[in-house]
Amino acid sequence: MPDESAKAVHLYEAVATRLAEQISQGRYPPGSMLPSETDLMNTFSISRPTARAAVAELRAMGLVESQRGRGSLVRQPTARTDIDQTITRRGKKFTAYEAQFVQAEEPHITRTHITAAEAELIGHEDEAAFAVHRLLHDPATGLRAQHRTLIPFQLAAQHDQLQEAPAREPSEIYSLLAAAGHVLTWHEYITARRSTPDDRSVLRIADTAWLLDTHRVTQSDSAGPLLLEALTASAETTRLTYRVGPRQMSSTQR
Amino acid sequence: MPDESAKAVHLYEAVATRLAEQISQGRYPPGSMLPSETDLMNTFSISRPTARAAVAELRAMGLVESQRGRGSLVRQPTARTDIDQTITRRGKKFTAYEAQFVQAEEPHITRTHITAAEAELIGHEDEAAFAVHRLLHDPATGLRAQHRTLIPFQLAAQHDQLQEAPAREPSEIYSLLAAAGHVLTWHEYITARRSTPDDRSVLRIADTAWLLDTHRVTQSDSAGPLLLEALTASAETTRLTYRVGPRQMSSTQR
DNA sequence: TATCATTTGTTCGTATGTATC
DNA sequence: CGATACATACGAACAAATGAT
Repeated sequence: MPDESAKAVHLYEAVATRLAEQISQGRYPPGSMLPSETDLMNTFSISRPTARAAVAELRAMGLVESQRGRGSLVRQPTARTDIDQTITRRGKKFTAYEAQFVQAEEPHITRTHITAAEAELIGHEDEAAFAVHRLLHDPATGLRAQHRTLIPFQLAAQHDQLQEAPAREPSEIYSLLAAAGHVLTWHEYITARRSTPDDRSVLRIADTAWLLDTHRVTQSDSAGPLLLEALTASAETTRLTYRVGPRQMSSTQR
Repeated sequence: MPDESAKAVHLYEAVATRLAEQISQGRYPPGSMLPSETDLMNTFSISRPTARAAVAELRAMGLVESQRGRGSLVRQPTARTDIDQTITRRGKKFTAYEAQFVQAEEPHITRTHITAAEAELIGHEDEAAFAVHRLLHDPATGLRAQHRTLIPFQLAAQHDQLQEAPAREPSEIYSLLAAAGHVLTWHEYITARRSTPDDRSVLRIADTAWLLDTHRVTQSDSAGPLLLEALTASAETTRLTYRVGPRQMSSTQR
């Protein structure tokens, strides 16, 4: 059995790259089953642990997913879903990304305190706030995303409508704040991180999955940071899109 | 030995979560060594493969990194470096993110054809283009990033300075295009993906690392998409930041 | 419904290779 | 050179989930 392609130093790597090639060449098309570990033992003349290590490598590469009692399934190449993060204003009405999602459940409101990491973003320290949790769902693609709005009590106290019903969509809060005379801009912070077990159960994603985290701070020209939003979605299936123009700065500004 | 904390169904998971707790509680501080696999075998009364599986779990969680012949090192919590993606304009001069980096090497120019994925972003199909590769380095934090500018021949042909010297910084190209009468806006596309071996050698990151990918399309109000940039950096150590305002739309626009 | 073969998951034991100190 | 420690590899057994008989 010529091994011209698999020039790895380790046996399990050689087997893994060989299988990866065969997958990309269409021998094992997406949706089909990889040979069982017993089959791999025979065809490659390797032991069971080595066959397992090779399949584990394919899992880490995101090429297959294994199911106990069934076998290892060759995955479809992941299609990405766009989340349009552009904030649009038409007259006094704002539009944000929630438009493309349906809410899988009613928003869940809790009273919390701002964490140190959140305080670094929003400026305020050790402050009480409303936290509005939303589970967003795109029925067309199956994408799930978690959204959290953090409304400091101090801000809610200045706006009767927020105080009475904090579980409003962000775009509605923007409109409300603009109507109260604030000139709004936003700061966006984008990171990726390993998922936690909590994330995985809520978003229904695999064990090794990574997440894209977006934090959005609503800023008022006159009053500074007002509001914090956090949006979390699977990194493998999401693409964030922005449409931006240049920020104008006068020559006298530093 | 009471196991009140480790309530996992599998032995190696129980050991892994127990060790993870001890790490977070400071018993194994960052920079110190985890007990050897032989030690773990004795203290937890487990076999070698189980000890290995537990340590592998800690690696997957990003808590330790193993070095052959030495042991498993407890990692420092990763500090993130901000990449400010805001595009600023002052008079006729533009500023982009390159400001915070030094170029580790001279830009590398090649002639290529636009791929299908790139064509989807920039609109043009099967077109020849300059590709300018840059390796960016932030000496303060050690962050490395890969930057690629794709300049279609068609665009370069219309601007003598681009034709003669395509390896200009993006902000310089923006200024050049603005001076030629284009009104510029940008579309940003942000994704995360598993790293390839190539990425890992260029960016000097670990095997399991993920990457943040940013694609930026420079748009002219009159001429459509002009330019494509791609920026790639380690997902674990990077935070992208944007400062954005609302996009104004007239009520008559759809 | 119940049983059985198949397949992956977990765990044990053991041996050898290789990098570090 | 030798001791230590992780990496790889083999063999074996049982558990648990799946799907078909």
